[in-house]
Amino acid sequence: MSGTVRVRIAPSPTGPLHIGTARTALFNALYARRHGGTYIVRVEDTDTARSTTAFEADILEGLRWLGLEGDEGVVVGGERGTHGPYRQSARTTRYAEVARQLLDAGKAYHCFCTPEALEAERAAREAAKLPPRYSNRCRSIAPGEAATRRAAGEPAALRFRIPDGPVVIDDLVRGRVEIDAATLGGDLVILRADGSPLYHFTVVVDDVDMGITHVIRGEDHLSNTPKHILLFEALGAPLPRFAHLPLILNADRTKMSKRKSQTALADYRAEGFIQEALINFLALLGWSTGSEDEVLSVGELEGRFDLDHVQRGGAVFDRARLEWLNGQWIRRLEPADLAARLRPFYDAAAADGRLGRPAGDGEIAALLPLIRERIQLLSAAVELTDFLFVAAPAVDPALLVPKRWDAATALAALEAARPILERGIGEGDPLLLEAEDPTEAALRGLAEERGWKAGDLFMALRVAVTGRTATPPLFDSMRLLGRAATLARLDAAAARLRG
RNA sequence: GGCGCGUUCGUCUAGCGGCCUAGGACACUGCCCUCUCAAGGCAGAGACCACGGGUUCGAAUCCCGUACGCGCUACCA
Repeated sequence: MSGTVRVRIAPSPTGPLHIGTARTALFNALYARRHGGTYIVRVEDTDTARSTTAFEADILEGLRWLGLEGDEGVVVGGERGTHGPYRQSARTTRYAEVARQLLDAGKAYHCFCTPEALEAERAAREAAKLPPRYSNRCRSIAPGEAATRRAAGEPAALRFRIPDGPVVIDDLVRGRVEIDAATLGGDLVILRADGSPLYHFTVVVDDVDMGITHVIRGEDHLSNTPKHILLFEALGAPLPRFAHLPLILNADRTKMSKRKSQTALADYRAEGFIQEALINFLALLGWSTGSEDEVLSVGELEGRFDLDHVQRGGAVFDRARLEWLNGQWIRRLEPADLAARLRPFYDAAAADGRLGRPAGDGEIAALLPLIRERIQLLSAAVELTDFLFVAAPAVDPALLVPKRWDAATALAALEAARPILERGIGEGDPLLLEAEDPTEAALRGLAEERGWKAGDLFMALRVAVTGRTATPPLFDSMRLLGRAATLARLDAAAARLRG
């Protein structure tokens, strides 16, 4: 039996939670849960210029919303676990300590090259059509001399000595990948001249300290993995297993980017995508169960997840498919749950004026059955039912007259229907969904009597009452609206037809 | 430029030598249901499995090459 699985997701708070980060987090969490392991959230904020606490909060909050809060690591409001600190900005002394070990062991050295000198070197190589690569020229500076220059105050970065030879990655997704260390670009800077540590170094130190057993991340890191492997070896640490996931792609098949796609998780949430659908969708982006099942809960995903079925080619983010899944999951929610998730959308609409007044809890509960089957996004519920919460809907007179009719017919229809509705629609009637409806029957009788298509009559009434041609079922809508409002809208529409 | 990875319907994918004249899902089209819109049901169109060579009695599945695409190539992460 191998040791307990420990995996991690290491977001960098230089932007809001990215859909790709969420997917990587999910795969790590699924892997950990499947194997009874531990899933860790580590914040990689060594780039102090671009990292912000606001982004960190967005990321942690987003992960929590997805149900992907770490078992260990940084969580909303703090940290948990015994391998911390889990924020790289709090680990600088540790990095300095490990860097010192490398220096003392002769595996790292001070580099006095100035940024300008490095830039010139790079330009020269490019002009000569050679791949960019550091010359390793400071390797030859004797340790004593380096110490003297350092003591004199000359700034120096610390470079890790890249050994010669091939590096083999035994990837759980891609198999054996061999890369020659000579193509890695020369000795690697691990500490900037100001002493701050760089990414490739911190990841490895952290993965070692945190006992990471499996590194599951995007394919964009595959080319950098040899650097990490060499660092693990230099530190005398056991190698974790690596698994590189296919990239999530823009429609043009380039790596998904903010520029070409909607990448912020929070934006999807704000649109009314729900957590269950996002999880389901993301899990199936680059992985499959090997079966034909498509709608899967996180529990089912946990039970089935494995790295064997991870796809190797990149996967285009298909929003239409996400929307379909969202509709599937909305329909699977318990009514009370759906109502609670709808609440903020109605509140927001009331606040910004899209609705004339706030929606009551009872009202949302009542309209649930009308919209449940009709929305793919939570936000769409508001548009479908806004007629219930406005004083008077804006009615386009042209829509009031069904195609086969003229204005006079429409007016006659509204007038004839009025007494039937006045009798049939009460204030606060319960819905009649699926049941035998005497009001509907009466109106059908009226239509037959006058030689109208019932559908035309209903459409005229629909537009008069809601202002729209696509709405939830007409009679249930009118009952929810109530008798007074229904009749008032009928009268208003009739007045427009007369005028 | 160098190095690496990848390539099955528009998209997500099943497939791990014969069950494939390639299956499912989304999207699309039509029909049914129906007061509109949905949801649901049924049907259809859609992939010569990137291309070219091998290996094999037999290849989408194994090997080699080519093309194309993507990623990486910082004192960013």
